[in-house]
Amino acid sequence: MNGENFYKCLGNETRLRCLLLLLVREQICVCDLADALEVSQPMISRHLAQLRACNLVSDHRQGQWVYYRLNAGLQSWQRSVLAATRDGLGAVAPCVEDVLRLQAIERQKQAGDCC
Amino acid sequence: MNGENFYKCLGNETRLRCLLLLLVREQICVCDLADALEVSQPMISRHLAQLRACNLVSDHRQGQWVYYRLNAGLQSWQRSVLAATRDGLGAVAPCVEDVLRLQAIERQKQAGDCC
DNA sequence: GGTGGATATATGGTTATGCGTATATTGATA
DNA sequence: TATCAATATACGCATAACCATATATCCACC
Repeated sequence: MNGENFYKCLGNETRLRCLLLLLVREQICVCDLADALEVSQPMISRHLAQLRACNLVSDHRQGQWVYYRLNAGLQSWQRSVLAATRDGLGAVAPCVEDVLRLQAIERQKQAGDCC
Repeated sequence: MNGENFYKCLGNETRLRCLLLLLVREQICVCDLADALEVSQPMISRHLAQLRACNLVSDHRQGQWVYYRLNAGLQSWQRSVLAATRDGLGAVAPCVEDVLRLQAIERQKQAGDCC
């Protein structure tokens, strides 16, 4: 993985927000990502495919859901870049809203489970 | 400056190599950058213009040469990203070659001065 | 095996990016 | 002011990126 492709991945708002969310949560399923970022299902899927092709994320199926997480094999300098980005952008829109929506989605799911 | 545009700038090999060279040298003039990266003058100029438009670099004229340097007002997280990139990529091609060519160019200039 | 929810991919059109070539601009100097 | 070296920009083209829509796949469950 060269730097150019790595940064091409980060150079799109949807993908960047996606990665920043994955810094906050161990793993997130596709539908939650789509809802949290407020983008369509095909759109998030396509961007996730690109992140996967560049080895930035890995996926695994669990029932009918596919969960994505940051690739465990990320190079350390790449992790540093993501961490620095979170430090710089994590506290501003739209990242804050993304996390809030994700939390709301998770709460909603938990509530659904017990009824 | 949002993250997306920042990373769009880094997502091009010429611009990325340019920035990494500017981490090594305080300032570099356009012709030295073009020679060190082995790209044409219009090409380096266009990419420098983009980096300038995104406030990643600043320029100042000195005689007939225009020198570029990293923008002193870069946000700290952006500097961290560049430093991490240098740590990760600085020791591999084409970055090593870029620095070697730059050093050769500088030597050549010095030699020219004294004759 | 059929159905439905979750996810992935294919298709087509629009916009953005990148590049080579030609040309313009700028400042130093004769 | 004519000229030259350094730099910037304009233009045309090829390709890549992005998106919306439609469709396919995959799996759980009946």
